Amino acid sequence: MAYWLLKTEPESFGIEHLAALPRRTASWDGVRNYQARNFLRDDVRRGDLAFLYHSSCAVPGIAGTVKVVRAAYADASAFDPRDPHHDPASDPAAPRWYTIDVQLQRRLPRLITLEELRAHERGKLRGLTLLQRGNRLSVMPLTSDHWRFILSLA
DNA sequence: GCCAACGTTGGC
DNA sequence: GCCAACGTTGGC
Repeated sequence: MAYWLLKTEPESFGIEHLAALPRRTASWDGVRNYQARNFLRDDVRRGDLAFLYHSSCAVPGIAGTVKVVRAAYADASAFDPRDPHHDPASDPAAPRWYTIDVQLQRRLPRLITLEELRAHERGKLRGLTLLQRGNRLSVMPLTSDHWRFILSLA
């Protein structure tokens, strides 16, 4: 099993939104970055676990964990001209973008803030992609050691 | 294939 | 709102 971190902006779609959905499950669509797409399409497996990270907000941090309940399939939002993530270059016969389904597994008892993660940047969380300079990836892998350590902070 | 210009991300 | 960092685009 692999571990991931998924970024989302809580003002548009955060853990509260996910928790309110039927079966607490959502399609993780709208990813429009090739490196993130490659992770989704090629490496994320059903059964993998991921942190749900809140970005672009007052206090960025990890809010909970989700389980991958469906592996990659074509991201239909790219085909919809009215969708903000519409991409006319994505052909339904050869989709450019992919999505996965995730189910909320656990809301952490408190937000593990970016500031707190940074406190371990040179220690237990050395090498964590999220903390690397200029990192903008919205889907990134993390090691099982990092996964367990971050959970131990909660 | 180079690289300047531009758009986006995301912490602060 | 600012701005550093990064990815993408497109002229050449």
